[in-house]
Amino acid sequence: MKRVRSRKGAHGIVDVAARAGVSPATVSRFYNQPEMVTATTRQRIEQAALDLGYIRDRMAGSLHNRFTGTIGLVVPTIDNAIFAEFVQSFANQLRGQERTMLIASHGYDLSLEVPIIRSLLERRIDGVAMVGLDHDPICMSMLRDRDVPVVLVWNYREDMDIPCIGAPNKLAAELITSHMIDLGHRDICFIFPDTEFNDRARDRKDGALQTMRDAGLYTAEHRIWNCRYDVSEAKTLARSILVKDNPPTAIVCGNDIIAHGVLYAAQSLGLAVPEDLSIGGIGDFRGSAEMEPGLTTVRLPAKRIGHLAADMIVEMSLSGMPARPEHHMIDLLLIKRGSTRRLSV
Amino acid sequence: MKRVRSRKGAHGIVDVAARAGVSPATVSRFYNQPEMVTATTRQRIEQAALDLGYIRDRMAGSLHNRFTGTIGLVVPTIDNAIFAEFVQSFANQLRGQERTMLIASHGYDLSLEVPIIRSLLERRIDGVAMVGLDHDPICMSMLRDRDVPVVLVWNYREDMDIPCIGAPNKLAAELITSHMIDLGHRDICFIFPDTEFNDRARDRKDGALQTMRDAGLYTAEHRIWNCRYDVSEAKTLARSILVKDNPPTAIVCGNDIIAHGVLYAAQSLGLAVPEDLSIGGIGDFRGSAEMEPGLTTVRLPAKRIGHLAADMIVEMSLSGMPARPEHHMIDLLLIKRGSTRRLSV
DNA sequence: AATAAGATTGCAAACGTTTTCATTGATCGG
DNA sequence: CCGATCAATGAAAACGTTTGCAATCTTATT
Repeated sequence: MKRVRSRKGAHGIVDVAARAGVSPATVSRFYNQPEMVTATTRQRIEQAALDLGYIRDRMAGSLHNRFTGTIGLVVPTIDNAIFAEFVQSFANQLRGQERTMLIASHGYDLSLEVPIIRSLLERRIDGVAMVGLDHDPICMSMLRDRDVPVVLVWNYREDMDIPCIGAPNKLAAELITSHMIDLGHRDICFIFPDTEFNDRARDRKDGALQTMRDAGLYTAEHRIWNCRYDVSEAKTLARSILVKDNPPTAIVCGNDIIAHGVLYAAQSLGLAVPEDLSIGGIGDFRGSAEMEPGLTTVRLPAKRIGHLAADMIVEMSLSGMPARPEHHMIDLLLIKRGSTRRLSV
Repeated sequence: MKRVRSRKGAHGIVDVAARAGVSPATVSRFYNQPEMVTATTRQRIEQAALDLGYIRDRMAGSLHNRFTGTIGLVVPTIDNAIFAEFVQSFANQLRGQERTMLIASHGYDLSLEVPIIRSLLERRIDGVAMVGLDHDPICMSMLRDRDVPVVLVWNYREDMDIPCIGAPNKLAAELITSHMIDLGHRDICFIFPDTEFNDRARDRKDGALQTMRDAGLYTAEHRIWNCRYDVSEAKTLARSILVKDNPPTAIVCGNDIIAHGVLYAAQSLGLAVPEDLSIGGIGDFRGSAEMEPGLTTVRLPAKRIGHLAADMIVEMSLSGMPARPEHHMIDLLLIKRGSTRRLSV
């Protein structure tokens, strides 16, 4: 295979050094420890770099010092409101620290995580943030072997041996479920994403059903449904639930996307929300506040998670993986809006 | 600054070579041109790599052959439904070709494009896809100087000197606008994003207003509004428009996000859609089909754009920037749903 | 069986930085 | 004014891979 791409006008550090009349070492220092070089030489180098349109090769540099300035991010999906805010704030925060983000998604197919992590590792990431607590042990050992810092986001568990930043998803489900119970609802339907490869959904589902049991309420099998992160699928499913005899008086959804679908389903059937049906979500995504009626949901501060995660992973890339992981528990907030109301007797 | 990260158990190509009893060169070929090495050595190398948990360093390799296997993607925002499907399909398609995606967003602040491109260039991307046709000339010349292939996505213009893949946004606005006119609407309101740094929005706005003029219709100043990509802002704005005397009978929105906000605004005011107000969007985002009523909009096949763009940029990274750019015009489709209807006289 | 042609492999020189160590030049106290 | 100290710079050896070229080993041909 012939090499096609030429380097054309691309100059290297030695060209800059020559033009500035200094050694390459000094130019390197100019970029990495500017305070080590005199103001006057600094100026000369700056000018030379400008003249030549020099752009440093961080990858060549990483060869020596092991830092690429690139952070990996593994999310289940980017095609969906769920992680959008998080990804954006993570990326913004990284940009402020001269880092960029190598992002990959697996669409909830955890078997893809191994090749994904491998591919990130091949690119010599300085660290990686991953959504969720459960991951293939092979991934984790590949990362550990190479001393690549990891932070887990979105979910929270006290006793993790890896730093995690997120909210206890179980609690999120408890909040919305007990809100429904407080409003007098007894016949509550639950629609959650598949829990097999999704610890967030699992924790939420557990939390919801646990809350029901704790309140002495029985949840029938036919009141528990699976549904992907998809408005359309949720709408279809909810319609099928709502047209049956004895529909539930409330539906608790594993996330706002599903809740949106449920709301549309109710509207399409001519049901009034919240008069005929209360709907609760989890997440407080874009749009949940603005819909009519507004969606009652549990806010999971995605921006804050992204922000904190970026800071922490950068910090760890510099100082190494801490012996004792430092977690961040993010507060959850029940947001009451128009989609829920006291059950009229 | 002390070096903190160790390499620990990370082996290199020479370790693998030693263990397999071959030269490093052969191991390198094993990865890059497997057909050049005998089946038996291939096997030995594979085993050795496995035993050692070897992960190649693509960045070190790129130093020599100029390929990092990393493609840049610059989008205005990822925090929003607009580009979500596109980004996802772009990433998926890249993964299928052993590439990963370095993504960056500027939040419609085009002055950020220069540092962004610079930062991507520092990481030695093999190519870059950028949303929109208009870009800072400095960006473009940095890319050209380094022979980094570029494709422009989302918008389409015949006479670009850089390959572009997208749909003529002017046409998109024409489609939805003339649909409204066909339905008998005369008093149409337009809500578009700010057009200063956004060629897509500009083309759409131009197309919409042009269509009005072509139909011999006058569009008053107070029927044209600016609005960010934000459901909340759109809802607030639409409410203020709709509570005035003589509200328009139809609203054409620059994108579906705004249209969602408008629909919610109408619902919150007790207006019936489409009886009292017709609403049209552009984009056919997630959820537009499911809302009640479904949103009449123009489908812009985001997935297809992402798919094609990924293929094209990989292709160009191998064969170089073509002398004569090859464009892809993506077909637009007017999707009629419940949010529009014939104006009742 | 000898030789040519072709297929595999190895050697060693890049690739563009960073960093250690040594050197130079400057500053300062006595 | 001298040596000591310190700050700024330079020389050169890495970093982990790829690849042109040469050497070796097969296989096919006569």
